[in-house]
Amino acid sequence: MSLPHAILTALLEKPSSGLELTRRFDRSIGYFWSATHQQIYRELGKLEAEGHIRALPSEQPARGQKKSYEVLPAGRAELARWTAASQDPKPYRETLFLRLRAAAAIGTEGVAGIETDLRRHLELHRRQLSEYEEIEQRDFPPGKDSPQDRLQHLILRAGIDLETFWTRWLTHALEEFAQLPDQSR
Amino acid sequence: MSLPHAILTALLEKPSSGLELTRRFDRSIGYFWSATHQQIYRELGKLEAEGHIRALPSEQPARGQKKSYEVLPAGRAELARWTAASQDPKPYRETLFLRLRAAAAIGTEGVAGIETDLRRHLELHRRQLSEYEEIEQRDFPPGKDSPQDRLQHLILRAGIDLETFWTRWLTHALEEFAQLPDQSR
DNA sequence: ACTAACATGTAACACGTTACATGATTGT
DNA sequence: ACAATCATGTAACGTGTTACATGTTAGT
Repeated sequence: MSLPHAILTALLEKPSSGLELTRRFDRSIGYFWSATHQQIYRELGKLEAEGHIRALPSEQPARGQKKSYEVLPAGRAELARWTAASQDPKPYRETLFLRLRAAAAIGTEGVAGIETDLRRHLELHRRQLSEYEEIEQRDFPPGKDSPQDRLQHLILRAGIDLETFWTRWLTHALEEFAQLPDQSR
Repeated sequence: MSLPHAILTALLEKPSSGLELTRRFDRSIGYFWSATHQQIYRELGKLEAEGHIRALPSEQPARGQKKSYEVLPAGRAELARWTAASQDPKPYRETLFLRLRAAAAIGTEGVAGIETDLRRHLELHRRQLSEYEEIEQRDFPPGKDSPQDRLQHLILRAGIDLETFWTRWLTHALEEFAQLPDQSR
């Protein structure tokens, strides 16, 4: 039950239409919570029905017409409740590790195919890492340290550290692959 | 579409019944791909219908009777195909980061509630980290380095590095919280 | 008039979660 | 006989994914 709260957070930061939300979920919010426009429209309907948000009155509601939403007090209260509630970490699911284990179980033929994709993932994570580092330089110069800035920076640091982990681990994995006997590749 | 391949991998390593699989998904495989017994039984039914696995003939099929499965050649081929296929990283979803951003958007009241849960998560990740480190000492002494061992060790290293990231980042986050002005807590 | 981009949606399906149901085996 | 545990399943629901449908606005 996190998507509605992600949307409430986004709308609290700035009232938006469905498509504007979709764009924001492709950028900043999407770095740690992704969502497609189909999910967003479905959830906007639910949140409005529950009285957590409302459409800004100015615009007429019709297909193809932009419709912006804002958070109501009930929505803000629900978000505060959810944020403070104790939650267990979600069970972890990572396809790459699974594929490595499958490769080990299959043996020779299994190991051969996966190396190319490891290189591709390494490249993707390197790009994500430099994107985060650019954001850090641009948006968090030394001295910007209101409580809001500190929290946002904390989240960005997590992204940077995670991408650093991936680039290091994938590099290490490829080195290990290079050392495997030839009949396993 | 990863759960069927996780089950194929587990059965390839060792033919098992549904409950045995459930137990294994609570331990080693579950460290990077979790699944409940309901998911496993549903998927075993599908895999059998597709001809990827079969029940070991010895035992009679009845409710409450143990039923073990083994991988058929078609299943092994499908697993090899899937392992070698190029796959994009899954969109990332991390509740903790979302909650921090929500706290920042809400302001004072939002920040107050989350600190306790950060401490709890830090404790959980510390425990997971020492569990992984024990496994490394027990199962991967120096000198054990067949291709299979190397791949398994690689996966374990990823787990150790990820838990190390979490303990470091959560510790840093709590230090930042301690520096926030009092009215934000 | 046509096309592309914008904007909002529907439908069908796959996957994951939670609660519950049922029979078999073992210990007391 | 009873309870606990083992073992396999069903049902309902929520969330995420993919494909498609429909109207609007702006440019040529």
